[in-house]
Amino acid sequence: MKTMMTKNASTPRRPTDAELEILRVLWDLGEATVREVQETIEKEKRRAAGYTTVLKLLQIMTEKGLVERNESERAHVYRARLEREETEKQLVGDLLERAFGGSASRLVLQALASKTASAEEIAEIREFLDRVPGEDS
Amino acid sequence: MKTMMTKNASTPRRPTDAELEILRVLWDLGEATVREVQETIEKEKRRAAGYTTVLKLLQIMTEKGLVERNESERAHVYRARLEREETEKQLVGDLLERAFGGSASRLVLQALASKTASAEEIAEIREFLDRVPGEDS
DNA sequence: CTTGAAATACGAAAAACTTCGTACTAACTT
DNA sequence: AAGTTAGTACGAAGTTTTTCGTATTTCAAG
Repeated sequence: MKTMMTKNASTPRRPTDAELEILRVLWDLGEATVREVQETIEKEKRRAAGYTTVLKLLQIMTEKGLVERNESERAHVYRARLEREETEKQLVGDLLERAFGGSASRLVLQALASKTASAEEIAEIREFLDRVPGEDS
Repeated sequence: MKTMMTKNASTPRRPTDAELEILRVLWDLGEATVREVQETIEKEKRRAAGYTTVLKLLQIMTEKGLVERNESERAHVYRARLEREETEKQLVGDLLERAFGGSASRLVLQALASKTASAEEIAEIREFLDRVPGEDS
């Protein structure tokens, strides 16, 4: 019998757009039912999202291990299984490789250019830079 | 007769993974034939890419206007029509919205965390920060 | 001219992602 | 108990993206 490899086990593919949208909501709310997720997305209206569509996505995401659910109540309650930070780091790292050939500074510069950062944001970044190890020195 | 909207004209969807891979190569090489693109990708081996697959992608990308081609030689020569910088900015902006809720600083911090930036890179970023307008002040 | 190597063109299958309708189920309400 | 409402399950269709096979074309030797 051949060992069956679940999609899951091998490479943890990066979450798809729809999945990320849902993860964002879950990270914000902490935990939520399908309806809460769906209504939140509607409200923020960056994307249409029918109820059963969100439901189905959450079911798929459960299988993939992206979220976990508590079935003790009638309306299941979902919660992200991935840390927000972890996922963000993964996404940035991925983009870094795919588009920037690994040059973090180029990515950072584009990030700052793509949206005028507020003064506070810039201050935050400066602070962080001072704290950063910096490889060799 | 209904006005037919080409996919193209409306929203310039972000390039797909495969398209980005090809664009990267073209940005690096300046211009290249199908074979050159294909061999380069093979060599860097981040992805399998059969010859006709690359060819087809380049044909599609030509239709979409992502690349242009010079047919004066037997082996057509392709060149990216998008500026690297422009595309990078778009990709970062997109990620910023989709994953970071628009917070540039969070994205930058993750970028710096996801890969230890070199001292030079950090210096570069500092310099840039000093030069940045900074919204209100 | 014929042949062979190296291209392009293109249809279409395969895979990945998204959306939704319909069936079913559990829990209230009257 | 029957009806109504709010859920979940899940198949399947719709889309987009990726991959590849096969047909055709072009060019340069022989």
